[in-house]
Amino acid sequence: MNDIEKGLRQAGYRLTQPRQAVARVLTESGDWLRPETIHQRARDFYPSLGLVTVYRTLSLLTELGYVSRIHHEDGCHGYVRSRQGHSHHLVCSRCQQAVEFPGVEDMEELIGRLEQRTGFVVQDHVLELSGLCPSCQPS
Amino acid sequence: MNDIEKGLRQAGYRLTQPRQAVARVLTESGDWLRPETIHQRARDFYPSLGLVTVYRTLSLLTELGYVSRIHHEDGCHGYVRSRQGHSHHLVCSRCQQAVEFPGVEDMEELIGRLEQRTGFVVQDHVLELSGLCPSCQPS
DNA sequence: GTCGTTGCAAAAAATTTGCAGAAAC
DNA sequence: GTTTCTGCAAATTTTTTGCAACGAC
Repeated sequence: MNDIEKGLRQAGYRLTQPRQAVARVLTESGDWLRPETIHQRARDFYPSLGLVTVYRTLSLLTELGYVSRIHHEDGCHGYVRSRQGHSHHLVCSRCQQAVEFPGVEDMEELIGRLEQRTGFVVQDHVLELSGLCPSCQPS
Repeated sequence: MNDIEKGLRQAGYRLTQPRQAVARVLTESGDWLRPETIHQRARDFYPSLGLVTVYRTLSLLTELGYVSRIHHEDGCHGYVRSRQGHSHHLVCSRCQQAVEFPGVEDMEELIGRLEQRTGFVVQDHVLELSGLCPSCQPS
């Protein structure tokens, strides 16, 4: 039983085949994926899977912290397996490969300064880099 | 003639009333706005404005760098006037107020380290903080 | 057996496209 | 007068909802 499956049980959710199929696709892919793609791939493991269930499972897994949404400058409809709770991603703009990385060391300091200056209380942040992965670079 | 209007002319685009109406709404608001809201407000300045034109104008202004897309953890369909070219935003999760701020000082260093470690060439990034603005805090 | 979960069909949102008429320049 | 731009209607695409049947426990 993998991380996601354990997590679902612990949180009191049922460990169903559709959920396992979606979790498996996300776990096995190093790329960020759109709901539609996840649906297509997960049908290899559970052919009668409906797209609606993919959406429901994605929002559940996102809520539980096993999956992150990917926010590209153009297009924010991707999901990727994330393993470090709150984390950030470096994604390839050509091939969808996604690499996870921990926070910027000085983020805390930046947040403190901003809170002081603006009076906001900062609760969350999104940091995402994009570029070209080694295999997609011109040469 | 404001910044956006000048910029449109310089880039060779026509300065039409629909575009001026959209630009004005964005310039006058400190909040991030959804296309639909922009449409409603801009009709005060140009009543026959169509929603389609709002979408077209937003993508034009985004391309020219006068507007940024807002990427919330839940919902990334907002736009806000941005004045510093590539910039970042701190947004209130309750009232939509948005404050612009410059990059993290150590972003360059972080990017350098990541490039070295992963072999990626980083081209772009999205950084967005969210929290509660002074008026939306419980007290 | 119970109750959470699923798939379907259908609805609702969000965004894009084709095109004739309007308006910048 | 030309050429770009606009609004409309319609098409697409993306996501959500209602509900009876199903399956995990």
